[in-house]
Amino acid sequence: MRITKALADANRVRVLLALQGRELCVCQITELLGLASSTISKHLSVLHQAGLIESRKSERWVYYRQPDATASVAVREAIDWVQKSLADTLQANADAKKLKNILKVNPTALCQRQIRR
Amino acid sequence: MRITKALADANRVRVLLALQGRELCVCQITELLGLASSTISKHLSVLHQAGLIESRKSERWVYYRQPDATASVAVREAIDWVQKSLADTLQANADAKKLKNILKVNPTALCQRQIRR
DNA sequence: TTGACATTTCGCCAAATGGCGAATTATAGT
DNA sequence: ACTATAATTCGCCATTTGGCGAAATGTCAA
Repeated sequence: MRITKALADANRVRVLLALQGRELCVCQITELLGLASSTISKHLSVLHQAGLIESRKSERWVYYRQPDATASVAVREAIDWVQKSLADTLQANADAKKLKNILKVNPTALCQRQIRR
Repeated sequence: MRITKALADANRVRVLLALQGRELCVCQITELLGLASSTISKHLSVLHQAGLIESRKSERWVYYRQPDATASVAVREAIDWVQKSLADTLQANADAKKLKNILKVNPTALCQRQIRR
């Protein structure tokens, strides 16, 4: 149930879709979703507690990624389902496009840009 | 997202698990979950709008069942995931046991039993 | 057509959820 | 050490959600 509850929010699903095939630091996810970083942090915590994402700390940043192959079957299948079923929606496509631009900027510059708003 | 939101409630998941391999009328589901029938009705409506269950009216009762093969891939896979991943939990096992007893009673007697409380 | 009854809809309340900004923590550079 | 800054935690508020009982709806039987 922790998994299904985690998947019940559109913004959390957006995160899972964005993490397909790459890891992202919190400031990149924040930029993508356009929410307060405290809100992002809460969402990431919910996803993490459900086992749907893993994190890695490096230098000043925390990177999130999909769980590795040791994750439970339930988790892996849930992620597969989300990425297969919800990948081709208006929101997901817009996010994919926006993410492309975010990835062009290096994270340092990106985080500082957020401060200035 | 309508699917994931529908799956985010434990009582609705209990319904999906109970509908594995059989159809049930509302009074049987009400008996199983032990909630007010208005509450059950609302839950069934959420599941129905997500495409996760179908209904059939017969005589005085409404029967709910899993969707047939014409349902979308997303729906079918979501149901498969739930039934595979959540079937072996404390709650699900207790429900399976309780459901056995409910199925022994014929629906008419069951509904009337509910009235008397 | 009237009455009985299964289900749904409506109106309400309490609890849970998602959002923000401020305060806190942890890390890096000077 | 001090400052800057990435991320999280905390406290708060608005909205949503799940629950109930009462009223409405739809069906069947007398």
